[in-house]
Amino acid sequence: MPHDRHRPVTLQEVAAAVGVSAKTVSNAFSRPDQLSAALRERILATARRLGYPGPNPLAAGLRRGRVGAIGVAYDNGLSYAFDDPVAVALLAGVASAAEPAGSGLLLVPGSSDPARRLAAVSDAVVDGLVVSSVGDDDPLLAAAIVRGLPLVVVDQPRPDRLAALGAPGTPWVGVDDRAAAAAVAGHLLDLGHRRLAVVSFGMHRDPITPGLVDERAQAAATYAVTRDRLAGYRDAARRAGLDWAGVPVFHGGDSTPEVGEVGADAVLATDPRPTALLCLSDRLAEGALQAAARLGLRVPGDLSVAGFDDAATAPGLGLTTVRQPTREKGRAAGQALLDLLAARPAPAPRSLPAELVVRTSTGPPA
Amino acid sequence: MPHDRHRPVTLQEVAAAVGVSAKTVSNAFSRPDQLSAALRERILATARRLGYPGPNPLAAGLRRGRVGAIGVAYDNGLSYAFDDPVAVALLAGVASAAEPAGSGLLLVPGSSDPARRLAAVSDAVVDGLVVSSVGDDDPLLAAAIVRGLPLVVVDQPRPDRLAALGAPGTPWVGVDDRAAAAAVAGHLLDLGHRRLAVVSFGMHRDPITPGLVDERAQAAATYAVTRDRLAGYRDAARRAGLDWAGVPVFHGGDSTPEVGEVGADAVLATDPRPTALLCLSDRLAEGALQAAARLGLRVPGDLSVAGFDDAATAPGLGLTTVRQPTREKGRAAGQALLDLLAARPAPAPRSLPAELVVRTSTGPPA
DNA sequence: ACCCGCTTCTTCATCGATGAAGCACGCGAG
DNA sequence: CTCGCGTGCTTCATCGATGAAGAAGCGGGT
Repeated sequence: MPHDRHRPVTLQEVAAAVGVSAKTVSNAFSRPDQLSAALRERILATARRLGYPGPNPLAAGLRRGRVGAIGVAYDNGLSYAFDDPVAVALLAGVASAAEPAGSGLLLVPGSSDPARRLAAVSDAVVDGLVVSSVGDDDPLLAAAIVRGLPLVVVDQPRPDRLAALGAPGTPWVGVDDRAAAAAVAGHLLDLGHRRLAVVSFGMHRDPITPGLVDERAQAAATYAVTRDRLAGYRDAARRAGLDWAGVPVFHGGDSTPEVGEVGADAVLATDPRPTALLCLSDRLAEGALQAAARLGLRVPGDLSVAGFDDAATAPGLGLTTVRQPTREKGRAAGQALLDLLAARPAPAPRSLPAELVVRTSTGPPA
Repeated sequence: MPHDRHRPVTLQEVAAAVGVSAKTVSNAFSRPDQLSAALRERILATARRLGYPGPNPLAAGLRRGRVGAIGVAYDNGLSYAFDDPVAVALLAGVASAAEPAGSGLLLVPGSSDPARRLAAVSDAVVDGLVVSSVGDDDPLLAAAIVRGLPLVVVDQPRPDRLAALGAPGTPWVGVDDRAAAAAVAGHLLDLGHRRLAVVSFGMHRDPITPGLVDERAQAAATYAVTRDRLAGYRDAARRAGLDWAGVPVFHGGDSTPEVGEVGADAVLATDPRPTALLCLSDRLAEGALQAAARLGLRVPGDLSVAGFDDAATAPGLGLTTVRQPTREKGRAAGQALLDLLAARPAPAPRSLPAELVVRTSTGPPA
């Protein structure tokens, strides 16, 4: 009797050892009500003795068509996601929906190699997917759509774009970025600022050379979030009678303090110097505050700085910003996916409320 | 030709449509070098036309014996994990190892129902497991062990306990909690403190009534981390000639600021009032600082407070603490697991370095 | 003319379980 | 005595792919 040292014991082998059918062993583990308590005990004892690890979840999943996990794919991959508190909050929200349902959360790995990035989505062993914040033309989303699994999209692309991609009716959760952005910009304009500047994160997935971008480029952003926030700022500016073309808009790569600092430097070097900075995220704003400090500009005396998100760090920085219910967004997305999986009616795309939070980083211009 | 609206197209069907064998279609997707480019194109085109979602990763995983994901099971479940910055840092570390390897990260859901909590481990569709910080007798670990998958343990149980559980040689990553705890305590004693008190998180998985605990109870903790940190404090106290029995040790449930605040209140109510608080985590210390502020005690003038972990919040709080390389711990654990999966030599259990970080929350007693 | 080796595709068995349906038995009701 | 039904277990087919081994065609070396 050759003994493979490492091949795990199978259900069949337990069945043979006990002298019952495989199905009965299966039932002993998965449907205790289907056999007598005595036999079940005998089976479990034998299973223990043989070192049977329990029904292989992979095989069971194949047969059942369910694996008890939902996937989350994030534009920038895991390393970045864990560095950004807002991304973490979103994950926390999804988890808070998945956990009570007994569902695992599979974080889909990213990659700098486009093919591997897509393969990770194609190969994810999950019952459904949450795709968070990808560009309008990102093949990642296409890869998620072809899988034909229940799908929920967070933030971007927008519902109209999802329909165009052949996935109409896909549940979507986000906020009205344009209106929210207009609200912060309006706040600064109301304070009397007339020389605004913007520090933005990426407009496209592909790496770019950071720098100032004109209105045409702004409107061409494939990141709908970027596009809409910029549009919101512009709406407010126009409403206040400002010439948007005169507002310097810097755009860099990721949403990090480093990019924010570089961006602030860039726009503060324009003449006349802006009196207020609109940053597309709190992390960018954090960098902008550092730049201001380094340049010896007092905030808000010499320079007002506003962010976006209301990240956990914002209160500590005294940052004026827009609160998005990030965690709730994740929860809603996770719940929507679970609803789809349970064949419950899928919720319609919905924007969660965002609200202006005024703190100490903004004030009237000097 | 009946048309199941929702059953996905299978590889067999694509094969039939093209007029080739199933294996060839499989190769078209997974091993492009195994067939002519022309045929491959034809197959992919047909697949697209039929709406074939690509090889079912579940079925492929079953056949290959690999699913491309590693699992992480955490003592307290996901919701708690995402609330604790230290737990998030650990996850970030694991992710930073998994991602470059193209491996997904499955977060195993927790549950208040013990059976479901274990089932989540048994049913996790993964190639290997990281079990983080569970009690010495936690059946969760037993469930992980019986699965027979490559396994790595973080923090606790300790390697000797793992051997006793029938899993000797299991890679383990953690820090020398006892020595590290002795270092912080020694720091306070060196400053001249003679009236110490301790605020601890749980000693067992089961919920307890918070309160002061004696030395016997301390040594009986099934959380090795708790046990060893307390032992480390005691080592230092004894070395300084202090009677450990006279040191009030509060222990509550989770590692949260709320518990820390309650704990600080409790030990500060003892007479004579302690001049220094040793907290088993920075989150507990955060609560202790709040309690101190509420009681009108100046830190460190009236009360010194020390934490453990060096969480991201610690610098901002000016908290004296012990730095554990949490992220690196996660990375090492993830890497060890990937090594096991690749049949590379598994690293021996190792303690990563921890070091005392003195900030402004500690000073000489009044 | 023959053998070799490469490319390209096929055949066969198998990964490890579970749903659906079926059979045998015992028991209570009519 | 017989029918009906619930309990307890089995049989059969199937979930959707891939590894190993093999066969056909083809060009090149001798």
